[in-house]
Amino acid sequence: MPISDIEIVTPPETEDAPQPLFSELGLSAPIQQAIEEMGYRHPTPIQAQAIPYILMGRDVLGVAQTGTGKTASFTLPMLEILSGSRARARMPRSLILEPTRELALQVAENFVNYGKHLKLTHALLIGGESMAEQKEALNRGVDVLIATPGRLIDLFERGGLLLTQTKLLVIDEADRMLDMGFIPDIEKIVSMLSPIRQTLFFSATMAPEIRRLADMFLHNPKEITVSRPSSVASTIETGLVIVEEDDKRRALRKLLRESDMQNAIIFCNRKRDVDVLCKSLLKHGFSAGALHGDLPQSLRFSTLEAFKSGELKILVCSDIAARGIDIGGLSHVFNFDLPFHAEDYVHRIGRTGRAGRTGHAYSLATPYEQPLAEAIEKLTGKPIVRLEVKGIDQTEWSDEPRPRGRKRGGKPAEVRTTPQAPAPTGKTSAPSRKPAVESRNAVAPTAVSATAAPPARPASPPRHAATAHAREEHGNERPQAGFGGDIPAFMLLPRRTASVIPTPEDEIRPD
DNA sequence: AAAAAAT
Repeated sequence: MPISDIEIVTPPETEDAPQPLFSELGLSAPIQQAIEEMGYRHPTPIQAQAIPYILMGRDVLGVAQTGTGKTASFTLPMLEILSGSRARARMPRSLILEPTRELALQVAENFVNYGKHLKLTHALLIGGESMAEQKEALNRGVDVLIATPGRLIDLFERGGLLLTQTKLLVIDEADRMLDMGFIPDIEKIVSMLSPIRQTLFFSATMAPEIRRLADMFLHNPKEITVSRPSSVASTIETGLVIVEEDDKRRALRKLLRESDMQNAIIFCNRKRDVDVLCKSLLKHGFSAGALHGDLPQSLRFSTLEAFKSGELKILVCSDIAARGIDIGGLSHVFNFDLPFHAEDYVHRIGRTGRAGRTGHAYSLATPYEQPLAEAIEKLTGKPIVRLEVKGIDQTEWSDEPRPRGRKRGGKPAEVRTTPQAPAPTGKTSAPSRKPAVESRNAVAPTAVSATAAPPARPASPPRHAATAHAREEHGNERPQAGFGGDIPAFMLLPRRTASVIPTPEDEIRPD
């Protein structure tokens, strides 16, 4: 039996305060029963704090990110509030706005799960899917409308729905909506609603611009903060490999093979690179699927499901999945590229190291990306441990500008032709099974070395009270997750003796 | 500089 089947029990909370129970939050029997059937007894902090205020009819400003139980903190009391009466045709009683289709689907799932003993209806209004079905659902009358802004406005302008009876509004992931330029849409949508309503507003951060929006949309809100805006969980082990662009895929494969990866998300900065990397991994025999916004909706959904169910071990994706999407139990997160924004690093690697388990977050960087790495270290206040992967040429940070010429994802400087004879139809690209050179020899612990980068400068003073509070509460002074006693498997492998011959697969380029 | 979202 694999070791991973041993259940790791999270150490009990050391605080003296008794854990609250769902039964104390004022939710009715059918909802409590559904919660129980889902296997939950204790609400998370944001649920325990927000639910009573939402049930009182108060506006709520929640500063929280994924993994905190944020979604249920509004779906549960909404079910309670809505369970009293029935919906009328084309007049949804509540509206939830989400920045991405995946998140909208996730919230809808939540409603199905917790509302299974209630007779409430919902409709999902997202792009990329048949509008006819969505219109039909609206005509039958819905209690909960879950939407991405574009499709909602489109349907509204076609006269498919009225929002005058919508008395409960949820704006989820407001900071992301801002990043994505959705705020004018949101303002437009809010102006279509009755000013007499209850509004719940959630954001992972509380930047001044978000605060301004909250002031605009909310009336005397109860503010609840449970996030850790820029901290890296102490259960995440991080590492950084500096390689040239052309060595990235090889370095990644080595990391994938030699770490004890169970399931992993690999983030790329560009959609095109998601496709290329995914194809390359498949050619090398990995179980991988791609997810980004240019793929058809049906594929996006089925890939995500296949990954959640464990059918796919690796999900290669753009930042579409960096925030919000709640996929539990990931052993590894890889950054094939360092993210452009340091905050995205925190969001990305926050997919691992959940529930007290050790997670692994390894990043690849080219020599010219020192500024990105420094921005991340400055934001998190922690150095990222440097990893060296043997058998792959590695360099130091370079002061030179990135060499001009071929830009990844761009057009090659010169037309490349495949030197191999054209493959006849049929399977010629079976994954090349390389001899397991590594496992032949005795273990040499220094094959891969880790060196801590010089400590980052102290983090700049927090910009606002919420950040300061969260830092104080959760602390930057937590012990650094290092490698003591828990050295990743790939670090213990001996130096590869055979010279590494690049495989043809390494040369694949987008057509 | 890139990703997301309406067709």
